[in-house]
Amino acid sequence: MTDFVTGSTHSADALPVSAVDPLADLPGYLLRRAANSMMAELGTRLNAHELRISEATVLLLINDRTDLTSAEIGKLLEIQRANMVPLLARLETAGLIHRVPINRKSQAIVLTPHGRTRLDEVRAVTQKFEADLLERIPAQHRPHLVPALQALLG
Amino acid sequence: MTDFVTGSTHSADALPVSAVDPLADLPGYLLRRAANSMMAELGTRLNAHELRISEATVLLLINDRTDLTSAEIGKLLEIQRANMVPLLARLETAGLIHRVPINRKSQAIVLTPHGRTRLDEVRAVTQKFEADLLERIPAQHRPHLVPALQALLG
DNA sequence: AGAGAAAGCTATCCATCATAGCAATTGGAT
DNA sequence: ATCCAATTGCTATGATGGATAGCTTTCTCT
Repeated sequence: MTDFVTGSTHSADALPVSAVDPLADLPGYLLRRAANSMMAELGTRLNAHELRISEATVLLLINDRTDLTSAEIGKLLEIQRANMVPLLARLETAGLIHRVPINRKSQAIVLTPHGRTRLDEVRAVTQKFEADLLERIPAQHRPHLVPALQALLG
Repeated sequence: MTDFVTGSTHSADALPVSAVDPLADLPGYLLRRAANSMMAELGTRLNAHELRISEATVLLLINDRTDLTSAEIGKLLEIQRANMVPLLARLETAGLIHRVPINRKSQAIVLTPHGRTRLDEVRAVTQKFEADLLERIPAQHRPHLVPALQALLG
């Protein structure tokens, strides 16, 4: 598994990764490339709905909940508190979320009716995306991807 | 509720993903999270050798080759031509690569002796990293990860 | 009541990635 | 042999994501 024999010096036109790139066997490298590629694709699809991936993710996370604060969302999605600010500001400006005071310190982030409608769009996009993604993986490997990735996050 | 209220920004213990996060079943989402997590780890390890991931990747790609141009490396690693400039500049300043004219337009990027030495370090780091990564994946899923990721890049 | 933690925010900074444009050179087709 | 399109390497510039430090207000715990 640690033998990358390349030797092939093709005129680099298109990029049949595994064919030319001696790094194409390294799981870490593959992980990055695959994630980049997939996220670019998802980003493009969500762009058609004027949403960034992070924004769509927040909508999906909130869903029906009316108890999530900015800090909690950040913890769940691994987004710094400071970086939640512009993110939520955009969603609020777009009228997708609003803030409901919990006490004088905290506020719950809740979907507006419009936000809920848009969430349905997001759901359609992401479900299609996930389905397309899985479809690209040969059937015998498919059921192993999610558990493997989950193990990496533990 | 909320048991993990650690003040730490992003420590190890963070989140039992699948427990709380309703997104934890989505392959695309997992892919991004896993890649981010892994790349952060690799970045830290390479940092100890004063290299970025992209720089280390370039070293690994060049290896023995003496025919690769900046544009070709960029194509293989999916890095824009424009972004290769500062990357190679750093490697050159660090004395790890040098440029060998091919003609009046193109130049081959070649490792210096020092660059080759550093590449050995990089290889040690990445092999350890890849091994650690694979080890975290349960044995029955392990052999499926690389083929699955490769399929995503096709 | 007081101390410490947490929430929300501002202000920066850094790294990655993308785009446009430019001058020089190359290579292919006529 | 010449001309034109493509390529190379580069500059300059944004957009984005992510990280840190610090501040004020408020909550919570003892």
